[in-house]
Amino acid sequence: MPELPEVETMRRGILPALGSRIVDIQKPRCRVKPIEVTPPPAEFRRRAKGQSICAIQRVGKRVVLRLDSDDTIVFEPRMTGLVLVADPPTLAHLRFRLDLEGGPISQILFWDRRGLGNVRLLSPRQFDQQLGPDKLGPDPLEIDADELRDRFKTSRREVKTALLDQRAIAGIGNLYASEILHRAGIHPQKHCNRLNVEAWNRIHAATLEVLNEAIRYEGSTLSDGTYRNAQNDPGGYQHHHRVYARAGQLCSTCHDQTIVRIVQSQRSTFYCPACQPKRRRARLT
DNA sequence: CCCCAGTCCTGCGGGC
DNA sequence: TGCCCGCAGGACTGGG
Repeated sequence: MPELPEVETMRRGILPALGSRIVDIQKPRCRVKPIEVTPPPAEFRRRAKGQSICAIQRVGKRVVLRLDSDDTIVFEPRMTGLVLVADPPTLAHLRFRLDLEGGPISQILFWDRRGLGNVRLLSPRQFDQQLGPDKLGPDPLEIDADELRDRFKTSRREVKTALLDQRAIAGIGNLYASEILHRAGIHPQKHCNRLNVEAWNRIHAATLEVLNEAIRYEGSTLSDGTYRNAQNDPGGYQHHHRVYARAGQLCSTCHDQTIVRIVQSQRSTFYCPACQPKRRRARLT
């Protein structure tokens, strides 16, 4: 499930396409239901053809290609989407192709097993409407602890659920929310408005540590094997998860308690009851 | 503002 | 061996 580290890895994998020119786009027919591509291929092709890629960015969990025309091409992988320069895992789920010339990469592919993702070509105005600050919060790697706290401190929501709100901050998903709170030593069911400055400082530091470490390992490829980098190679951060999908296993940090799985907002949360106590531990002596 | 349930979609694994 | 069902959780929507 691509979150910030996986999408950032995809972005880095297609950086060699910077400066290349788009010569064509294709929406291959495949046996599964087609994904959303907007606008339809004819208009998409007309507006993209001949354009050079002048920037390759990430906005939350999306990869964004900026074109000379000021239009953008946005890849949104959602659950199972991949942005590839190598051969895709299966041909049946290849959803979109950009043909390039003038650089080392001849094509960028969008592959998506479940097909919940999408590819869009957006005008500057559409970009602001769909990916602007009204829709997406800042990047968690770009803000300081004070801004992080300001964005959540009055919320009565449980902190793990709140971290998934892309309007508050954009890029954290279900996996990294659990990992971040474990690293910060914060119980996932604590309410945001009950956390003090020191707690937010710890969440901020843990966010930087976990996300940057995950980027260094090129993201997490879970047991279903779906996530791949642009070269179709798996990531390595799954070997460093401390809580995610480890229910029943001994906590690798405290070696005292086993990891617990609970459900919040219909999503799995994993935490360690010893490292992430619900109440502040009573002062001893 | 907040929260929940339902929706999209496919492949996989458990149970019978 | 085959079939059904639940599950995974990104983003979005409608209703309370």
